[in-house]
Amino acid sequence: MTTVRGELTRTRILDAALALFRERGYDNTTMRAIAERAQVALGNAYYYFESKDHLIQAFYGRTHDEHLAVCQPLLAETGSLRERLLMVMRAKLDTIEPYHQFAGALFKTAADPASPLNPFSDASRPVREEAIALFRTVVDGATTKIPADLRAELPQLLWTYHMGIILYWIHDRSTGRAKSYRLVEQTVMLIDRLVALAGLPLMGSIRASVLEMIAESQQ
Amino acid sequence: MTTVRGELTRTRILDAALALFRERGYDNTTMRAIAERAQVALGNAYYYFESKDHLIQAFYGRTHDEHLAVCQPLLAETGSLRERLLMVMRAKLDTIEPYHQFAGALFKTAADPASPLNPFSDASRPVREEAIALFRTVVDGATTKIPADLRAELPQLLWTYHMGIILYWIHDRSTGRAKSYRLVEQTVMLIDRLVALAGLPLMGSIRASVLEMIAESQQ
DNA sequence: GTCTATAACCGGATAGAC
DNA sequence: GTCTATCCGGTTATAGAC
Repeated sequence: MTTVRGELTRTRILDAALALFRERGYDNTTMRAIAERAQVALGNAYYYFESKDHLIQAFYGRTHDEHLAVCQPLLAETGSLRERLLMVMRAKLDTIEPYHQFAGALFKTAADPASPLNPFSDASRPVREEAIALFRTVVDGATTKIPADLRAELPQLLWTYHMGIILYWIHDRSTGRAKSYRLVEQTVMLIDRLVALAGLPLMGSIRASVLEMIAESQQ
Repeated sequence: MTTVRGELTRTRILDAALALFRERGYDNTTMRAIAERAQVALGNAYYYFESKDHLIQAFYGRTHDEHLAVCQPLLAETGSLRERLLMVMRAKLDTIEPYHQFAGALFKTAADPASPLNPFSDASRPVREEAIALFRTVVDGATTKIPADLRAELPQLLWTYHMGIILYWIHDRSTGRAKSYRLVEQTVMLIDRLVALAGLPLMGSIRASVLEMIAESQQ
C-alpha cells in the first residue's frame, strides 16, 4: 500500500470511481465498471477499497482537502466573523457542487449510525476534528468580540450548522444551488447577529443555560 | 390488493418483516427470510412490496398512526403550547422506541433525495401533510398567545424540528434514550420561550425577516 | 510482504408460467 | 395472486505472480 505503483493504482481506481459517479450516479455505477475503467481486476479494487461505500470516504477526504486548500490563504487575513464564515461556507458549496448528483447516495450511507462513514461516528473522528479545526480558525481569526464560553463551543456548533446546510443542499433542486447559497448568506448573518447579541451585558445567564443544554446533549 | 385474502397476506408479510427487523436488524434480514416467515414465496413478497425499502414506508405509516392514536385524546383538551408540544414529542419517542435498533437503516433510505421514501419528497407528501396537521392541532389548541404570521408557519417549523430530534434520537446511545427525552424537554422549553419572545411589541420586524427567510428557503 | 487475477457466493430484484 | 427459475451486482475466497 506504500509502494509508488500501489499508490498509483489506488489513485487510478478512485479517479475512475469518482468519474463514473459523476457520469451516471452512484447506484448506476458497478464495481465491475470501476475496475474496468481503472484497468484492474474486480478483486483488485477490493484490495484498495474495503467496499463501494469506502470510496465515498475517500471522496470526503478529497473534497475536504480541496476545501482546506482554498480556505487557508483566505483565512490568513483577519476579518469579521460574518465575512470569514461566509467565505468558508461559500467555498464549501463551491467545492462539493460537481458531486451534487451523487451526494444523495453519499449521504445515504453516511446517515447510518452503524456505518463508519457517518460523520458523527468514532471512525470519522479524525476527519471531523479536522473540519472543526477549520471552524476554530474562522472563529479565532475573527475581529468580532465573542464571550469566552461561547467562543470555546462555537467551532463545534458551526460544524453542526455546516452539516445542516449540507443536508439542505443535498435536497436543493434550484439551478446552480442558488437557494443553498442564499440560505448560507441569511443564516450566516443570523449567526453573526446572535453572537453579537450573546455578548450583551444582560445575556450572561441565558447564554450559560443554552450552552449548558448544548454541552449536555453532545453525544 | 383489495381482496380480504390479499390484505391478510400483506399484513402477514409486513408483520414478519417488522418482527425480523426488530430481532436481527434491517441489513441482517433477507427478503427470503421474510417470505419464509410469512409463508409466501419470495416473488410474492415483491407482489405486495415494491422493494425491501418499501417495507420501511409501511413501518412509517404504522408508527405514525399509532402516534396519532395516542395523541388525539390528549390533544382534545387545551393547554399551553409547551405542555402540548412536550406531550406530542414524548409520545413520538415512546412510539418509535421499539424500533431504535433498526432506525439507522430506516433513516438511511429516508436520507436519499432520489428515494420516494425520503420525508421531503413529493411521494411522501401525504404522510408529511398528515404529520404537519398533527402539529397544527398542537398549535391551534394552545392557550399561548401567538402572532398570526408565526402561527401560520409554526406547524411546518415544528415538523422540521421534530425531524431534527429524530435525527438526534437515531444517534442516541444512552440507556432508554434518556438524552433524547432530556433534549426534547429543553428544546420545547426554548421554543416556548422564543414564541413568547416573538410576540413582544418590538419584535415585529425581526420576526418578519426571520419568517421571510424561512419561507424563501422552503423547497 | 505487496500486488493481481479468477471463480465463486449471497441476497435483492425480475420474468413469466400457472 | 402465487409460484419457480433466473439475473445482476456487491462481496469474498483463494491461488498465485512479483
